[in-house]
This record gives sequence, C-alpha cells and structure tokens, in this order.
Amino acid sequence: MLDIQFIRDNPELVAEKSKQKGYEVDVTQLLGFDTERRELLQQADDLRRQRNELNDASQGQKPSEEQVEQGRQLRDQLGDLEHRLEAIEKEFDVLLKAVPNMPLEDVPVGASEDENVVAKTVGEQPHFDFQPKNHAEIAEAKGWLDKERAAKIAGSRFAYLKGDLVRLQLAIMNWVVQTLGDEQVIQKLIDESGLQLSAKAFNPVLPPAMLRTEPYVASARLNAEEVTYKLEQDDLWLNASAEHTLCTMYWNEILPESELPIRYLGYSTSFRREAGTYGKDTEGFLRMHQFDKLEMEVFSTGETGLDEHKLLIAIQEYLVQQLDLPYQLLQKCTADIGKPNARGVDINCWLPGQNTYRETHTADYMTDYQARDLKIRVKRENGTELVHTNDATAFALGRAMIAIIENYQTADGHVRIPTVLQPFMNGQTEI
RNA sequence: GGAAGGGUGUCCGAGUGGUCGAUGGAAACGGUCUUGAAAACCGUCGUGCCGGCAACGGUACCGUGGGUUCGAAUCCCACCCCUUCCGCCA
Repeated sequence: MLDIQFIRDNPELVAEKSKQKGYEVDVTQLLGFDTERRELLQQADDLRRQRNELNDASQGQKPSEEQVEQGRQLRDQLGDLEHRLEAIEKEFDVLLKAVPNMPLEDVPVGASEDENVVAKTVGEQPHFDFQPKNHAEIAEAKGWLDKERAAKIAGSRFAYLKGDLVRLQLAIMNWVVQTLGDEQVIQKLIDESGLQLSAKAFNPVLPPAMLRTEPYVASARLNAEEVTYKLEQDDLWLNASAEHTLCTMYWNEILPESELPIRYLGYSTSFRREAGTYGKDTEGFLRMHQFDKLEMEVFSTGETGLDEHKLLIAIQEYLVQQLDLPYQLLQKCTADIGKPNARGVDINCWLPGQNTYRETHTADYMTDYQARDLKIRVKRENGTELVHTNDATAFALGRAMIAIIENYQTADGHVRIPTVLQPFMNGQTEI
C-alpha cells in the first residue's frame, strides 16, 4: 500500500496519478476516514491511559471497590469506542489498499497497453528464403509438443513438451544460472549502464510453488479472478510466478543492511488460470496454464531501488542479445504497469512465425509499496526503513523457446542452437 | 492421519493474573583500558500507530482471532504454524 502520510500531503497528486493508472480512488473520502480514525484513536488511547494509571495505582494490591467501579466504567467506554473505531478502520483499510503505487516521473501516461512506448528496437529481423513457420508447426512436426493428449489428461492450455525441446529448456536454465552467478557479468552490465551498485551475484533459488492467502494478499500480487489457482482444501494458492514466493520470502522481517542487496534467481513452474482469454493464442504453447520461468527478485535500500531496476533491465537485454533475438524494449505506460508498480518495462521478442513482437519479459519496480504491506524492513543507522523491491523475468522458458524456434528455424524444419547455448547442449548446433 | 512438546524482542532464552515492553545472555554500536587487537569493564540497543517543528509524551504489540477480568505474555475457547515420535509416502 501507499504511505498514508504521502496521501495526506499530496491528495490531488494521488488522485490524479491513480486515475492515470486506471484506478478511481476517492481520496477525499479516504482522508475523511483517516481524520475520523485518528480522532477516535486519540480518544481510545486516552481511555487506555486512564486505565493504565488506575492499574498502576493499585500497586499489586487488591483495588478498592471504588477503583473497580471506575475500571468498569472505563472498560465500557473503551469497548464502545473500539467498536466504532473498528468500523471506521475497516472502511479506511479498503480505501487505502485501493490506492495504487505512484508511477515515477518518466512513466508515459496512457490509458491502455496500446500506449506503451517503444523505447528501442534492437537486432535484425532474420531473413528467410522460405515461408517461416510458427513454433507450433515445427514443434509438432518434431514430436516436441503434444497438446491433444495433454488436453485429454488436464484440459486445454496444457502440453507435454518432449525431447530436444526439454534439453533446450534445461540448457537455457543452466546457462542463465551460470551467467547471473558471475559477478564479472554483473559488474560489466553495471558499468555499461552507469549504475552505482554492488556486483553481487544472483543466488539461485527453488522456492515453494504454493503460498498461503495471507502473504499472497500482502504481496499485492494475488489476482484471484483471472490468474490464480486456489487449492480450496488447504488455504494454498499455486503461484503464478516464482516472484510471488520470492517477494514474500522476508515477510515480517527486519534485515540487516549488510545483507542488501539481496538478489535471487528463482526457478518455478508457474500456474495461471487465463480466465477470459478463451480463443486467444490457442496455437502452440505461447499461453499455457502451466509454464516454467526463471525470475529475478531484488531487495534493496530505497537509494538503490531504481538502479537495481535498471540493472535488471540491462540483464534482460543482455540475455536476449546473447541469444541474438531481435526485440523491442517497451516503456510501459501508466495503465499497464500494474497496481503495485512504480515503473515497468516489457521486452517483446520478434516472432517470425507470427510476424510480430510478443511479450517475453517484464521488469517491475515497486519502490516501497509492496514492502509496506509485507513489512519487510532494513535496519539502518538512523532507524528502520522499508526495503524497495524489484522483480523481473530472466526467461519465461516457454516463450524463450518459441522465440528461438521461430528465429532459428531452417528451411528443412530444424532449429539451430544459439551459440551461447551450445556448450549446454553437448555442443549440438542444431536440433 | 495418530501422539507429545512448543511459538516471547535481531538471535537464544526467562517469565503462569497487577509496579512486565517484558529478567538474563549473545550479536551490534559507542566508550574506558591497550603500542594495536583480544579480553575485561561502562553505556546504548525492538516495532508500529497517534500528537508535537523538535526534545518528547501517549498508546499498542509476547503465533492469530475471540472470551473472562477493574486489570492478561500469564486463565478459557477456536484456529494457524513449528519440532519430535509413530503411520503412510516421492
């Protein structure tokens, strides 16, 4: 959630920026509840003070009948007040949580994802002397993809991925874990981007794939209707990204400053209901209920949060460039960055089989918005502060493979292996 | 699934109705001593909220939620989680 003090100090700004993100927020009403809440809180604190004074006065002895009677009155008054306070706080909380994070200055204002701004286009789209196929055709011909049997077993938007495709996925994973574990690579990207950051490597993590309601809600990432699967019997949700179990990892913790930045590279199978997408992207495995993903997550101080965000983007670009995939970097507009995010970019890779750029990566900077609810703080010299959180896709493996298959396809239906991946494929140059 | 034990501050750990936000230890920080360090000694040392320019004052927080009481870390109820043993199992 957003800092209530900030909302008090900047009511018009909050209303305006919320609107830019597509959220109707009644700031006036919120602040009305805030005032009322504070008044009641004062009164309640005062009654509690009186109660405490009364208790102290008894000095461990049995209180007099008069004191007991006084206590009864205080108790009843306080009970009344607490009742009213509870009602107000409930309304207040709902409104406060409805306020989205404020977009940073350089986030373009836009009403839908159509107004995302192409910041740059990198790489040459490959030329083919033949009609390029889409990944589904190639994968099915190769026996890498079986959606019919998956549908029989699990329904639509599931697949059996097989054979060399699996080897390719494992190769990408190994390569990314190695690359992000290399401080020299991190340092190089920091230097090239002109950032002031530690070169600390990314620690690989296999997180749980499920999480409970309470931390999930606190992460501001639970999107139950459209996205997330619920296991009713167990108060557990299947994570829609490793990010969800990574950002919640330090829930309710105070971290020593010396540990920051904390950089994780999480691997998890991700589950999405994809409600409301019927008939969309039905071919191949672009949009699945289940896919594997490597996700970067960073906890940092406020000062370095934005630079960490930029580092994550630099890493994304580096990884995509290493695979020699043509891509566009999109600066997401206010309507598309998402409620808890202050800034976000997408990387869309070129897919020749579809003759278009499709989203393969996203990088989100939450400032302290997410940490406020998750209560993740850092102990510093002058007190504790909320950490800043960042997340970013390293590779959504399904979509990465789609990009490779389509860009690296040959006339006779094979797929060449990008040079950097060959060492992780036993030197194979083609599958 | 069955049984038992437990959840207290950054960590460990005491506390079973009132002067307890909480003994003690560790870590951390500042200082004394020392050529320097260690040790020893002295001091500081939780978080949120409300008010205040601030110093500070008030209040809440002992797994969570309810209850009993003038008063709850402490008693009662429900739930959650952790540990150990048994069972089952990759």
